[in-house]
Amino acid sequence: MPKENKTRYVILGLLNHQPLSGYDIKKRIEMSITYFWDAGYGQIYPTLKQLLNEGLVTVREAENTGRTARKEYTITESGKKELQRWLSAPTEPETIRYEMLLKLFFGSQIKTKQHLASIAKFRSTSQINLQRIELYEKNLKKHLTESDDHFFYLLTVLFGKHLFQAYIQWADEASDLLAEKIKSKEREK
Amino acid sequence: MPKENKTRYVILGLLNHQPLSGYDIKKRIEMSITYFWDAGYGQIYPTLKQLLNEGLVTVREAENTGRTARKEYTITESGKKELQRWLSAPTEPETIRYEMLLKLFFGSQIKTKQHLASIAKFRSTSQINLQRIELYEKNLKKHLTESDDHFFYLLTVLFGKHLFQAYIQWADEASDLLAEKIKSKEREK
DNA sequence: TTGCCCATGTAATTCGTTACATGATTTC
DNA sequence: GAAATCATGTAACGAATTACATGGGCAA
Repeated sequence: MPKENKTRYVILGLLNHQPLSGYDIKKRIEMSITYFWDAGYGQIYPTLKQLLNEGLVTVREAENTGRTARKEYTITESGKKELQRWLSAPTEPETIRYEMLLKLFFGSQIKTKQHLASIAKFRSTSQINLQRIELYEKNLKKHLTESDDHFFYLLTVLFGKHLFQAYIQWADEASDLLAEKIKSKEREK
Repeated sequence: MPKENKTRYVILGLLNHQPLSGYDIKKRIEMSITYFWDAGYGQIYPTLKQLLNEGLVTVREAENTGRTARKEYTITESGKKELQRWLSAPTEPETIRYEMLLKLFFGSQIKTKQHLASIAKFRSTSQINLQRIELYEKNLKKHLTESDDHFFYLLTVLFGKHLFQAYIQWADEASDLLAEKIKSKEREK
């Protein structure tokens, strides 16, 4: 996955809104964009360091609470420019990998009931995600007029909604086909 | 992306069907599973070497044509076992990354028309993918009774169909919302 | 006093991409 | 004679995960 580090833009994008610490950034990601992007500390802290070296952000020690030293990062002008550049650049078509589909593709090697179980699991996690997304949607629609940010957030939430709905529809269709298959095999006996 | 090399299972899965060369494997991937998995030569050849070292596959020189030395790989018994093990192991929920959504999320920074253009592009590639998928579906349904493999292939194709349909639906919805937004801004003037 | 949350980081490892390198054969 | 296809690989690099390491404050 070389080519262009995208996590840096997640960080720049978040900092563009307000100064944050590495820890905050992680929390923000978990809160709002985790279903289409994520990043661990092992990536956030080194990336912040790198952004610092490039002059795209600045740090200051902030000891709001009596806790451990807290470093707050602020985006610079050239950081804003870099963010802008990325936002305006064309996005390549995404290549997506689904391990589950891979297993299905080679699926004739294992028991049909195993597939049914794993599809059921897939459906149930999709359902949970969908419910969470729909909650986001409801809340966002209330605050839609407050700022443009909410509007764009809503667009990504709608994407998630369509995506998880599609997952669930597929899971139902695939389950039906597999169940039919089992039945027709039993009839053969 | 460490943890567990999944490309090895793609290779094992393909070899489980018939012996192939590295070049063949690439072609097979491009033909059938490219929309949910891909791999370049830079990964296929080293992985084959690794599988060989682990005794999961064997090679033989095959000079069917008068061309360059062609190496044909065959899966071994322990290779089959390893494939089986992976197939039966539970699949973790996939984390998927969409750069496009990231850009939308931070989207208030750039012109709305730019977003409209990139969504239109997204829609059009999705449309092309969907058409290709529907062609696969049609062909597969003709040969469905021939072997179990076709049935499982169909399940993955149906997934792709639902996925790309969802992409298109979202693109339409998002475009409408953006267009409305532009209009309401113009009214403000 | 146990455990959770706040808070920062490093090191090892490995997956995956890109570019490079080579060369024969077939097709137009 | 040029271009496409068949065919195999390596090297460099970078992104991302995982595990490890440390430590204070607060609440039950």
